[in-house]
Amino acid sequence: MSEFVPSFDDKKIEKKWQDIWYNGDYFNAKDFSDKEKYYALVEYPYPSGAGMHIGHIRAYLGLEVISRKRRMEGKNVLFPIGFDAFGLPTENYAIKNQIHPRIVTDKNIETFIKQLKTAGFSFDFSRMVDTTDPDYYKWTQWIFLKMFEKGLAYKDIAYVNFCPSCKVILSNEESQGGKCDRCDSDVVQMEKKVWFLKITEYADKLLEGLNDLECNNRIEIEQRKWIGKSTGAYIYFPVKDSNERLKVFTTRADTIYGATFMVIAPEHQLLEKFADRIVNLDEVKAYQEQALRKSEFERIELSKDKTGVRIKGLEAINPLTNEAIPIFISDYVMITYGTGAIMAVPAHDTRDYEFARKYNLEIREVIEGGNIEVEAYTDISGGKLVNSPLINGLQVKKAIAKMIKHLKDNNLGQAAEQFKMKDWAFNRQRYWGEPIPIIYCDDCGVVPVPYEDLPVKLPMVENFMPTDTGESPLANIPEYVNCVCPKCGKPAKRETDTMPQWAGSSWYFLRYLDPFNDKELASKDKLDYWGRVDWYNGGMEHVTRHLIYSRFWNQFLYDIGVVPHKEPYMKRTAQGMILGEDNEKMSKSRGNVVNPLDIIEAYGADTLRTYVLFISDYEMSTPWNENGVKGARRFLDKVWRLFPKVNQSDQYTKDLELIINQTIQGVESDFETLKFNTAIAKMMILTNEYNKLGEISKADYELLLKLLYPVAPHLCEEIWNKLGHKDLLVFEKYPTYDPKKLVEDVIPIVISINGKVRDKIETKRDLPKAELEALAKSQEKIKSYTEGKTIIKVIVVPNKLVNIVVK
RNA sequence: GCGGGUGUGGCGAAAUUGGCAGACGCGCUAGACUUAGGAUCUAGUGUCCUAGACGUGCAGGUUCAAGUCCUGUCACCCGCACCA
Repeated sequence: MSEFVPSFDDKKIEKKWQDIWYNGDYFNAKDFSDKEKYYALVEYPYPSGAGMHIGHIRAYLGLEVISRKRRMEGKNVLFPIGFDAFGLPTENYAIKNQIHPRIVTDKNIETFIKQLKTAGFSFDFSRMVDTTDPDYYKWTQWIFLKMFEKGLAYKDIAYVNFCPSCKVILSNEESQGGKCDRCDSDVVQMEKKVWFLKITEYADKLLEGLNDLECNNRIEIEQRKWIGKSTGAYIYFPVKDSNERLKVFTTRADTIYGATFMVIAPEHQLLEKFADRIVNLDEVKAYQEQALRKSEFERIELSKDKTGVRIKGLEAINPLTNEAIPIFISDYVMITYGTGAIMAVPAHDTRDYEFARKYNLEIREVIEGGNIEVEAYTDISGGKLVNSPLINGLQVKKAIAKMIKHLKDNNLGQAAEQFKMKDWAFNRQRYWGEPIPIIYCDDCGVVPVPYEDLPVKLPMVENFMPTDTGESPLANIPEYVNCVCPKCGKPAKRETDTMPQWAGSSWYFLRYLDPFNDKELASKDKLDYWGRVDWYNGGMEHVTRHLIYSRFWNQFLYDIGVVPHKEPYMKRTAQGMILGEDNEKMSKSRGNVVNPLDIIEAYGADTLRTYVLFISDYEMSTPWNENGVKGARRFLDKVWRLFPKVNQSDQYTKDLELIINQTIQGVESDFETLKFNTAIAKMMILTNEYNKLGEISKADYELLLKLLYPVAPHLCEEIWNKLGHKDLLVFEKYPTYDPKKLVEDVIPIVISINGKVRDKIETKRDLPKAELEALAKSQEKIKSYTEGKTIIKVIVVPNKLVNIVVK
């Protein structure tokens, strides 16, 4: 024991155990093992050149702890990792530095793997996937072709968000706020024929599937809102003096008698159809052009002041009253939602109200209870219908139902649903993405690449600069573009667009089950064995797009019989963000970025892990604090220093039995609910208790090591080994507590007077109420408070407190 | 504007069913021990000079008892945003 040093050598210990772990197959999942399977999934990283940041560490540590614990619990754990490696940053870096993205990607992945191992993550590195590997994206293309085959992938004209700087078409999500997600320049609108995936066809299924996904409130609500289902009705308003009917969507069919005008979106086809009847066509056209020039973002931003033009010469007929009502064109109605036309009910809709006030239109009350002189009355809970012959006196909900039935019976409308979610624009004009496996033939049209010809590989070329026209760089490569039509054998051209980054990540969790299969995306047996992901953790920012996209792909694959489960994930959680010490989001420009490798260099990986888990509630965001790191290291050193105190007993020290069992129980429930901060606090308390004693038993010490192992595995393995064990802690049995040993014989009771704590006593547990009350009253301290006063009431909570109310 | 979340010491944060507010850690203060360290150990540390009182964003309420429940309100963060 003379060599014992009071602080452990993190570098030496961590290197030693990482070598042992990663050269063995300790963390490798075993297909078809008899053990119960457990699939823990974390969102795989984009291997950026900057390497791992502190956010990765926190994101992976949650299920890292769970995975290490599950192995000890005897589960066959699959805890895989891979790389979502297609994407713009790599391509841009490659262009800037004149290195091929393939080389950049390989280098970044290599760095990442090294860094992940430096932190001691127990990933199964034998199953890594790389979305840019042709053996992987072959199956991404295969799924696309299946969707094409089923009519779920189609080409259509769309107004797309175009970033003139990145020269790339962006999704709505990537151009939020009218700015390019990546370079922050202004996005412009551009008309283009692009690929779509018909995710809207799965909208209802994706909503239903949420009932089969365990997650917290915010995760569920964000998905629900993103899908954005609303139920209502289509109503057909005849266009006066024509056979045409103007179709509108409304959730408030009950207010139809209050519809005093119609509004159509600037892009609405009605304008073209009736151009010759429009008296003020020039004025309308001018408005239309002005509106089209604005991006969708600008239209929203300028929304405070509503604008519009009345279409003169054109009127609609209210199908219930037969009265003629004016039609307006205005950009507060979106062509992308509903039918691009609305019936305006200013009395009961704030936007219509605003518009009516500005253009001095009639505001007709049809629901009583509000004050329409002042504002629109939109409350649907109270008021009854008025001025509505068919539904007068009814409550809103009943009125809606009755009205929809009436409309349907008279062929004036029908029940309908609308979703905010739009079809998924599925292409990019970039080099570094999965080629879309489609061929254009002059004779045969749009022809899918035959399955046996997959993968359509990205050509290894030197020039992958973007074109000025928004075309993909692949368009510049004749050897790629020119091909023969698989149907007729005549010369044809390839699609040059590539898939968006979300493609590869929409099914990667399936590939982990069978990463080297060249016959199928994964074998049926393995898909059956591993089943659904038991627990999926990732960032809150991916809860809408990625989570929904991947659920969509899985549901599709289920529908075509490829995967055995509708919903891919059983449970989804999301970690909070680690902010800079200044409480701001970490960013290079703010200069508040913490590099996890610096922390590992200075304090060791175990310390980093312990601190990151201890910093706060796992699901909340928290500022970084370097001083806290020292505390974590101090704790681990304390654990290390217990070593010389250990005797050879294989029984828990009698006096420690209670706290040991409490700690096992507490850590168990804390780990399972992601409360790592309190779990570590409990282990600190236990360590402090050990420290108070002159000696502790081997059993006491080993217990602590097993509990702490998922958090600080290197240190625990090292001590475990020093204690003489040949086997690793990896598969050592996880401790369980003895419920009988949790019962305290003597418990503290609080005695309060009028709710204020005045005394504390210790009694045997489960003392009868009357006895406890008498005991409390007999305390000298308490007597001094009750003397000369009247006791009005005594509340006794067994095993907890006695409260005496006096006057 | 709508939806969700969070407000507790000097700091990060704890607190089953309402039942000792501030566990645990950082920082700080004093002392011990030194072969002076990234030390370690001991004691203390919500506020008010003290007794005693006051303390969980703010204002009310319910209760023997409120960080926790109810009503109102403010601030910050995240998401959505003219969604008919």
